Amino acid sequence: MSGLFLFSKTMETIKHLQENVEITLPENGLEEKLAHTQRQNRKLIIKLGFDPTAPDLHLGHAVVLKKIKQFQELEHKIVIVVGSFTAQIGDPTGKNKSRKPLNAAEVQHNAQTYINQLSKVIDVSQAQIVFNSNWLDQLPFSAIIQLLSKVTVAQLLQRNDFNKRLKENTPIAIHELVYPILQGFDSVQINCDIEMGGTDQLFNCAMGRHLMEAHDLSPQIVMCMPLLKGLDGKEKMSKSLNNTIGLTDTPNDMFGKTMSIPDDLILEFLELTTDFSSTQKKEFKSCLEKGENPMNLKKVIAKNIITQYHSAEEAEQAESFFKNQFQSQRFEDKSFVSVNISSLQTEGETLSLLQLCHQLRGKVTKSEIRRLIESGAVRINNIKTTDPYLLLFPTNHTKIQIGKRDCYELV
RNA sequence: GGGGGUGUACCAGAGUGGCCAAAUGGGGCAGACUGUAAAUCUGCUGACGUACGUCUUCGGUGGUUCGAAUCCAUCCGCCCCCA
Repeated sequence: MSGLFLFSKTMETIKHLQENVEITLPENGLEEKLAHTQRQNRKLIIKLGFDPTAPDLHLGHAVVLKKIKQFQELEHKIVIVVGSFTAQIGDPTGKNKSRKPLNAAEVQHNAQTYINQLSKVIDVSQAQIVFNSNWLDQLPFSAIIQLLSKVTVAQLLQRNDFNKRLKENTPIAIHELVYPILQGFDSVQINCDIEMGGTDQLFNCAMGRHLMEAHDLSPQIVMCMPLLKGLDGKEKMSKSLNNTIGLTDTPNDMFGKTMSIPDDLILEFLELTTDFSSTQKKEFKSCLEKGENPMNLKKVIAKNIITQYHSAEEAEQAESFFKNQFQSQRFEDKSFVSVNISSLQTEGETLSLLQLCHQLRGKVTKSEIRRLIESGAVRINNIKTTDPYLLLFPTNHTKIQIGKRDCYELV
């Protein structure tokens, strides 16, 4: 009786852990690993690797992290591998131009910011953090050759990315080919049970399996989470595509960005970025099918996201800010950033609209500002003004709106 | 080692002596319409200058020329073929 109960409990756990996972390699691997480690009376060791190159985490990363968190809640052990070695070589993925290699201090610094951000989702204090330069730096060339001998060119060319580039005659540097092998070698060093990543990591993770077997270790399970699409609804969320919601974005930004996703993306966001229960998710879905305005579900999602990374209170505030700033037609509802008149550089008493906007916006060229004004993006006290050279006497309570977002009030 | 090709703005891709700050498409920005959605329409998309204009830009450098993305020399990157 109790055996049956335990069994169904285990099945439930597995189902929960498999939720939203796009690829598991091998398919029933998780079940077997769990049974295996239970027999050994130990917890799973789960590897999560990252390169400390661009230290800004976004909701796309969080998809994997949230899954890691589920494992952590069951007290499995997380090992975070900082690719300190690989980062110093440079990131080989895609067509990124040769990134300048990072020095040790930069790697350290990036790793730290990364880890700080990880702690927004997972419990870093319960995770083990290791740097792969610890072992890769030590590797004598003979050992490297030996490692390389375990992988064939044909195996490497199976990777879509390489295959495609080969066909298209775009260059592939040798170190790029070696990269997956190094990543796989990390798994050998850690002897992990599972490696976790986005589906774009499938090949590299599979390489880990291969190399572990070649080193007489039990190969890791590979679990790949789907890649979250970015705000454009087309490409994957990625900092270089400038379509991300960052984990450290302000509540207002998170809200606005979420509202701007295309409707097609709502279900994906509901599934991958929120922490609603699956029952709640189903309810929301059926509301949508019944003809609920998608906008409302977006608001729910936005608030849920903000609650996760900030607080419920700030989520509410962000919503009312959004309503006033963007949904309300009334100029007075918008919130204006106060700008001290004395901080403005004037020519005598006056300055042109161009100069004023340039000073308010900052870090933008004057040509850009001129275009904005001429294209009708600027309002003074709610009056659209398209003459960049309109002379202004800056006076108290003058309100300037530039584009949809930026509103200023002179004080 | 030999032969051929190629390198243009965020990306793709025209341009092969002046009319080129460089066609076209994508992307991006702004406006109209909206739900900061989609679709659609319009404008903009090197910098500085209120026009006329000036300056920087077509892999790097140096030349020819009144004038060069365009011609020449040289160097660099990449690709292909042969060895």
